[in-house]
Amino acid sequence: MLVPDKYVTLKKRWRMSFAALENQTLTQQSHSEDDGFVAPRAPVNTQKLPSLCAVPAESRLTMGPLTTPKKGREVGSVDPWTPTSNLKMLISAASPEIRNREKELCMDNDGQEGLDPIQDLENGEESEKMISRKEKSLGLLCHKFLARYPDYPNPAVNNDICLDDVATELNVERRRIYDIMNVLESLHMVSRAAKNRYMWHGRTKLAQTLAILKQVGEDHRYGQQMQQIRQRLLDKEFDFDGEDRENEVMIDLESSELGQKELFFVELPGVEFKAASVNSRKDKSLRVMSQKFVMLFLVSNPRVVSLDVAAKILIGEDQVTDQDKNKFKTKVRRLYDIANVLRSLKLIEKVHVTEERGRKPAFEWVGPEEFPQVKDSEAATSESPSKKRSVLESRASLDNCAKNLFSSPENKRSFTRHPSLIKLAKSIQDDRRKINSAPSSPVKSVFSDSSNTDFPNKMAQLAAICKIELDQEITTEDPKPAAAETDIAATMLQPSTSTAMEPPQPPLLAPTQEPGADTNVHPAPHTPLAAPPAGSVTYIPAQCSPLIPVLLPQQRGSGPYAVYLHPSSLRPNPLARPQPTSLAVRSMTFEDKTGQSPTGQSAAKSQLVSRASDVSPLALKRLRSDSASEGSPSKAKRSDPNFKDTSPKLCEILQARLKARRSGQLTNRPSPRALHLDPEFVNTPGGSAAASQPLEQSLEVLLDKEDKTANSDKEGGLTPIRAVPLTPGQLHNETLVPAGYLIPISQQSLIGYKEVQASGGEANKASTPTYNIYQTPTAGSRPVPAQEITPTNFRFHRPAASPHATQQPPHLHSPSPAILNFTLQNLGLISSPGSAFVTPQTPERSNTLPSPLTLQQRGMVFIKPVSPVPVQQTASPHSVALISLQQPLMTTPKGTGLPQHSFFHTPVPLSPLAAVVTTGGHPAAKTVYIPQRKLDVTPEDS
DNA sequence: TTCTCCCGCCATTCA
DNA sequence: TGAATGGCGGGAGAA
Repeated sequence: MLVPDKYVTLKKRWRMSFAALENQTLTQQSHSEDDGFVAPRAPVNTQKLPSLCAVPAESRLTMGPLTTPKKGREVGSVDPWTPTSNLKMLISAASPEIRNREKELCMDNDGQEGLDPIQDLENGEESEKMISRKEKSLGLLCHKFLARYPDYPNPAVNNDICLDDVATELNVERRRIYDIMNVLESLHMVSRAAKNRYMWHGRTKLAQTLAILKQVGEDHRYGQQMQQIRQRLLDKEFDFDGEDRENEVMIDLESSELGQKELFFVELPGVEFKAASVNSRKDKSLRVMSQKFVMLFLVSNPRVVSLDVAAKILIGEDQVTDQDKNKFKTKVRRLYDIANVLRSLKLIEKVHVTEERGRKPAFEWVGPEEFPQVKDSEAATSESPSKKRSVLESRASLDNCAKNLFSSPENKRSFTRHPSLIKLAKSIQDDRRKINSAPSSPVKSVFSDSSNTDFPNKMAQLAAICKIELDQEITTEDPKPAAAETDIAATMLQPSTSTAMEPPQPPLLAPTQEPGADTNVHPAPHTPLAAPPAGSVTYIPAQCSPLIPVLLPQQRGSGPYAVYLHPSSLRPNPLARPQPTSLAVRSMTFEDKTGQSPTGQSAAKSQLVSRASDVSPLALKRLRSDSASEGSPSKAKRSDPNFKDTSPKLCEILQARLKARRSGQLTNRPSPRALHLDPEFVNTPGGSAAASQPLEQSLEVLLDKEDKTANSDKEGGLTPIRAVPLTPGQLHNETLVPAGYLIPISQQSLIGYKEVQASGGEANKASTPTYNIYQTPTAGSRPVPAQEITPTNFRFHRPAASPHATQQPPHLHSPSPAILNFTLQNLGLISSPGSAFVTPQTPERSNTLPSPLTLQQRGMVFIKPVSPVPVQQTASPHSVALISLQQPLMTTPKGTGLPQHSFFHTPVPLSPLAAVVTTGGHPAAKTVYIPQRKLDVTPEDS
């Protein structure tokens, strides 16, 4: 048999050889078929035919030029000969759009050729060639596809889409249609009705979907992740080999973590996949990727996302190995596919981010900046089943369970969670818990069969508690009881992770997004998002560690959505290192290194071994010392119940920072924040996960503040993480926790924490909360979008931050903290409930965040101020300030003084990175690495 | 050379 | 078992 490749090549050759014939026939057919189009073309074709026939001669004549120039029309001359080109011609003839394009292209390319039939022929040929590829592009296909359906279809009308018909009409392979459908599906513009059939929803659900995606993205702290990745990339660029390796490792860890978390698909009630196959199908990857990709835009302030960053985030698991590289390439390919469709939807535009190292392909969000408040809708979910509800599905058992639980009945239509379902889910969870009591099961999810084992009692207790509290809250608070219930159910379902979400507090939502930070987030939109989720509950993947499953209260607006963690995402093994996000890791490592308080490192190492423990020990130490020493806000925060809520990671981080600060090693850790991703945490997560993040952020912020105060110089900010010399080992160890993410805390770690905390009273509290942290951050307590995190945001916020902080804290707290505390207390994890979350988060941020000016001075460079930002910002005065600042910043790469860091992170939200990177005034030491990156975003022309 | 991304093989899942 | 899906990566066009 022929080898595939060979086979293909043979096919091509064959095509080529018979191209002429085909062309002729095709052209004829096309004429007959497409009169309208054909008519115009007909002549051309006819002419072409001759030309084609003649081609040989011509080709011979022109061959040289034709071949060489291939690209342009010239090529067309060449192509004509090829069968494929002819086919293309025909196809193009079939579609007016294509023709137009071709014509345009021809016209543009060569006025010459555009002239007459002959020219047309040439043009056509050229265009064909030119077009050939372009015409076949997914973007164009999607364009054509979209042209077939109204943006807002009449529900009453039959909006079925037959793939076969579409494929036939568009003259494309079904395979291509699948690609398009998958992306559209991810946006809920279509839903699979049955085999070969989809339902067209158009943009009717787009806003909701985007709102939910944004929320989910925030919850998942994609903003932070992006920042981290950017930083890493930067670091790598600058770092020496050894460092690079370390970074890579870091990245890997992070990515893995991210990936784990990432795996999920957000469904809307009405859009759920009906086809079991689809649901069950492991793939969905394209859909999931698409959603994630969109999330990245929605979460980042400068709504620009570079492919590499997106790819890395999407490749959670990847590691730097060669395989990873391959994966990366593959992901990039997919991203192009997705991007093409999104471009056709006019949601994004291609741009280039100019960095020191050159241009990087990126995409800028040009879609709606503001979204309907999902919250309402969510509430509606309770109200109307149809309302959105996002369900995260994990491929693993979780998915199945989820599906079964939620989707099975009506899923497709609406997942509205019925109490019955919730109960069912609860009961199931309980059963599983019992069954799973075995420790083996990794966190995964309640759903996941075995995974739950770790959680057993605690989980159950937590779940129960959460439920109760949630129920109460819901009953009292939420207008959207259903959502709450669903959330609860979800939480229940997921033993480990789920934490009860309190109904989003409207105020929270609005505030959630930090003014500045949220540049991305539009207050209005955000609010909806943030707030909406009254009941939304996010399941945190227990994966991390068997730790504690936490229910994340997601306030974010969009209605409650269930997130199904993929088993994969979840750490199968508790043993496996926690999936600390890279952020956490770095921060940890940095601290260690930098601040590395002596103890820290060693301890960290040891801790490393024990995932959770890793962080915890350090944290504990720090906490101890800190708690004792610091009465500083950080402590207070810690003491804060909220703080408790914050995940142990946060505590750890905070502690580490505190230690670092204290140690004065600020220098060491150039900027803990940077390391910690503080900005990110603060910013990004806040936005999305607001609640959880906020806590962490706040804590971090406090620490940062302290650090700043202490180190005012270095930190100044945000020395880039790089600055801090990290030892690989440390990093790994610290992988601890990604800041906002769910950090599965190993019980051990917890214990350690507890102990530590015990020593350091407050600290302990904080530590225990670690899990809680998750919740808070993501969900929402603070809606603050990741963007917020962005340096810019911080900056901006800071000034205003305090206010926000005030606002936010409540938000954050409001939702889950109490529950968390309660649960924690019950569990014994938390010493006292009293400690409040660090309301200060915002304040912290404010503190931490350098003033915008400072940032500018630092030379932060922002990518183009994206329109969105302004809008978002509009919401809060802060935001406004941010805007103004940002843009300037963006324009100026500035850095005034600092080496800039341009965080080309472009994609990333403004500046969190920048902030970090910007060493502020302290470019000094560590910052050195940071090359200034220009964030120039050049609109792509395409 | 790198960026894009089309193409279609082939594994998986469904009916 | 065949059809439906869609992951995946080679490789070619475009820049």
